[in-house]
Amino acid sequence: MKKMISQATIDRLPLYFRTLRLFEDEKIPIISSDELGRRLDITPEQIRKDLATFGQFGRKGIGYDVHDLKEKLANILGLHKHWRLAIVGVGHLGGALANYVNFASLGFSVVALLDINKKVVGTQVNGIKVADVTRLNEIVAKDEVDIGVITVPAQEAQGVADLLVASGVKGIWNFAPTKLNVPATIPLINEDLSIGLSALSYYMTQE
Amino acid sequence: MKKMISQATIDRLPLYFRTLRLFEDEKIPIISSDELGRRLDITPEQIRKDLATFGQFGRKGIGYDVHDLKEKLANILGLHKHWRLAIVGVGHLGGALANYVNFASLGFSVVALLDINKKVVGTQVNGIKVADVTRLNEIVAKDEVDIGVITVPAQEAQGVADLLVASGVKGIWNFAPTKLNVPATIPLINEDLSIGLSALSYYMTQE
DNA sequence: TAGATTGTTAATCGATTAACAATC
DNA sequence: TAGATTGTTAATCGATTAACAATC
Repeated sequence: MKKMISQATIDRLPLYFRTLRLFEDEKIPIISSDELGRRLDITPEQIRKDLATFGQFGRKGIGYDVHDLKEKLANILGLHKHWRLAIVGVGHLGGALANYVNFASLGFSVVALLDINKKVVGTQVNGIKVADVTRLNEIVAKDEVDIGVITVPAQEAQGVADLLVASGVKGIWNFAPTKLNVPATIPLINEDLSIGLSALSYYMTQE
Repeated sequence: MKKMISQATIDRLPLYFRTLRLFEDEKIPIISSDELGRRLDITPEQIRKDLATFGQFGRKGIGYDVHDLKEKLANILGLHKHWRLAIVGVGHLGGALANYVNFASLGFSVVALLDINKKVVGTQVNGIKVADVTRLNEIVAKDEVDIGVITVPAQEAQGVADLLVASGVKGIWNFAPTKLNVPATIPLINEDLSIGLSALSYYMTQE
């Protein structure tokens, strides 16, 4: 990471990207920050500021070329690379992610599934055979896994994270509701569903 | 919503709550903001500030009573209520959420499943029969549904959101990767998995 | 040209961090 | 008492919003 760019900005880029895709589908060649902002409920100033972090992508008095900006954002986000995922923990959530189609359109594909449960190991999910978690190292190397997805219970998550780091994955996507310690060199994104649900409960409780 | 409390604070409360539960399991009666912070990688000042938003829960020179603070947080977050969920869209993700055990321990239970697909309607998932989405109103009333969970494709999400609002749910938990418009009186939490995954891709791309 | 819209600088707002008095 | 730790005020930092010159 060279420049320090805010998490908030990074999290908005995928929204811009997604919306530009839709504009492209609608054969709209040019959009302004104003139109884009209206679609996403984000101020045009915010959008211009976010984009300005990475360069000058628009034309004054005109707006942004939809296709061009979309491609630029894809490059910034690394969505042109073909990321390979291994899911550790093939329970309901892990299984659902193995089948999740939205990832493919962003350049991600699930190439390996691992579990500790002997009853699950050997079964097929979405055409992929579930391997024993002890084979993680071997599989990460052989299948050129980039990203480890953690969908095991909280108590086992740190152990799995350690295994993933040792195996050489480049990033970790964690669904276990627990704080993980991984080296600062390995990007880690936490997808803690209980936070959102608790927040919802909070807002429903206040009146 | 009376006082305006930052989203960041609200999102940290579930972390405190969860960690206090673990401390309670470990039979630890008292903790300091320092210990809690070390466990979560959050500064003790931040924790004290967050808690101070809601009252005075600690004892100077001593720390916080684990059980007491846990209960106070549960009350603030509304986790003592028994929230009833209806999941609209019983695909892989919806099905996984229907089976997700972590919710139960937070006071949430899935009471209804709905889908538009005739092949899915009538099947059982985790002991719940999938109903046709046209019966939404009836089911929300009969089963006293509080929260509508949206796990349908993006293009259908706004329509489902409108149906849910009309049916009288008190909150919406949206997994569809799209911006939803709902009345400001209905809390809406977006759980957009593609944002986290794209952010991970971004960080893995920067070196 | 007049109108539209970007990119960027300056102003504001809000959240985090630091400091410390109160007190157990 | 001395040491520990909270609750709260003040200082800092960072993100958003406003303003506007540049320019298509």
